[in-house]
Amino acid sequence: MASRRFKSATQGVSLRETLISAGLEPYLADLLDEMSHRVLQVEPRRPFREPGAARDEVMFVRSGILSKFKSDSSGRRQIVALRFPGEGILPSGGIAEYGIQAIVRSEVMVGRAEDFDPIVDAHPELHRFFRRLIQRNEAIGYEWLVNCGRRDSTARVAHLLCETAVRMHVKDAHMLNPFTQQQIADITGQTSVNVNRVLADMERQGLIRRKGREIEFSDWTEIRRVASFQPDYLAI
Amino acid sequence: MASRRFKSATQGVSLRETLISAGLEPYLADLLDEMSHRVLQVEPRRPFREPGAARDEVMFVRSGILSKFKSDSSGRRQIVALRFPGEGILPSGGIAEYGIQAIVRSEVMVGRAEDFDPIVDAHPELHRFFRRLIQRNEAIGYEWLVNCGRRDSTARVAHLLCETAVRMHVKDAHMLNPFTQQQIADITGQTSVNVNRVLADMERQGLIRRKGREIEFSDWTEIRRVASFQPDYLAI
DNA sequence: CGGTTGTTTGAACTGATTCAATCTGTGTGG
DNA sequence: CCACACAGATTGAATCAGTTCAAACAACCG
Repeated sequence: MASRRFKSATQGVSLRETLISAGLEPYLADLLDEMSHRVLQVEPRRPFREPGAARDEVMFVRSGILSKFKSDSSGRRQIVALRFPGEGILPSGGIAEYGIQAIVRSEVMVGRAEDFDPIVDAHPELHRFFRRLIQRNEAIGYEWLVNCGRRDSTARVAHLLCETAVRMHVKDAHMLNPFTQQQIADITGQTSVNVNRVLADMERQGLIRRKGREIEFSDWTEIRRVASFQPDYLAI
Repeated sequence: MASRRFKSATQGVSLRETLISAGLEPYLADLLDEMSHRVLQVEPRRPFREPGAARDEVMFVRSGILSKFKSDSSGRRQIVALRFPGEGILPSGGIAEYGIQAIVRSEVMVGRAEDFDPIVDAHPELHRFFRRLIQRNEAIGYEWLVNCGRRDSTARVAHLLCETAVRMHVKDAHMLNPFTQQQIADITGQTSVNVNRVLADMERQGLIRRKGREIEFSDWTEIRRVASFQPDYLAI
């Protein structure tokens, strides 16, 4: 059931569990879990962290989805990365060029870099763990570049939907699409008008069925082909 | 003089020096420098590492430029990252989705992950150093996404030229452009035909002057404005 | 000299944008 | 329960940026 993923009221999910499910050894997850932090509720599409703000925080998504975004000079917004539950945003030293907003209402655990760094420094395993996470994000970024640079608008939207389904661990071809059409446009480098047309086309072609925000992948093999979606890059 | 950067015959540049100039403490650079490795001459636009090959190597660029690339299903190539002298490609465990090719004739130092990892593990400072490098690459990737997703073709090419000038430490507004128009197209997600027109336009507008591969930035302030190029993201 | 690689140009075409209007669903307060 | 506001989705028509295809030209190199 995809809807389970949107019970952002599931207060029960601890940082410990989300990290373990991301592949971290339990004893190391404990270390981070015991780090002092607070849990914030983040409302979608409201300012959360603006571009240019100091980025001396560690964040982990407990539920919901966070986005990193940048804007070009004329204010057109581009979403450059997403963070699903269990994923995080590490401190980068200095200021961050990107802003952060929630895609849907999200629960985010926020700690301070000065608490986080010493813990990681003391455990090479943690360093390796986070390096792997960062490299996965890097791989996703590369795939997004191929998306924006080389695929047509249908493939771009299809690819995003496929990637999202995998990252949300959708099992039964039914997904509650978390994005507005404007957000899909901001991720795939298009206009919301065109995204609307693309989605309508995809439905007409029998790739998906829509009921409100609910999306059913009617033909997973075919949509993967259209999107040229090879999920290996997510498996790192 | 930009041309100095293309004397790939400058055998004298050691890994040690390139790492120190990238900000690493000398004693740590020594550790990596002493690691067993070989130096390869890589010819431009020939297969070097294919997508899907095991990525159990560390590479550092001594001279020249390396590119990481992916291709979409119909074979259209997208360059997703560049590595200038002093920059490197770290082992990612498992196989890499991207291929590697040189942009120009390059000297690359190649070591084995199994030699590299223990050294880094033994020194948290090295971990932090490489984390910072990776985060810089991440920031560059984000900027490229904005480029491909939100800027028009002139701004995209202008932005790439600005970024390249900064990363090559060009000082006097003269740069030996290292890219073919096809490569610019592969980076900015266009066709070489259009890149050609864009470059001609930029020259007509007085943004640049060209003499063969030599490019002169006639109006650095204006080209930065056109490109909406804010170099902060490179300074991490 | 012939072969190869890269650059330049033209003409026709098309995918996506822009602008503007309308429609739909949801939540809020009277 | 209705009226209203608001955010998001949908549609149409005109326009344009960038692609495609094809051909010519230039530079380099053994």
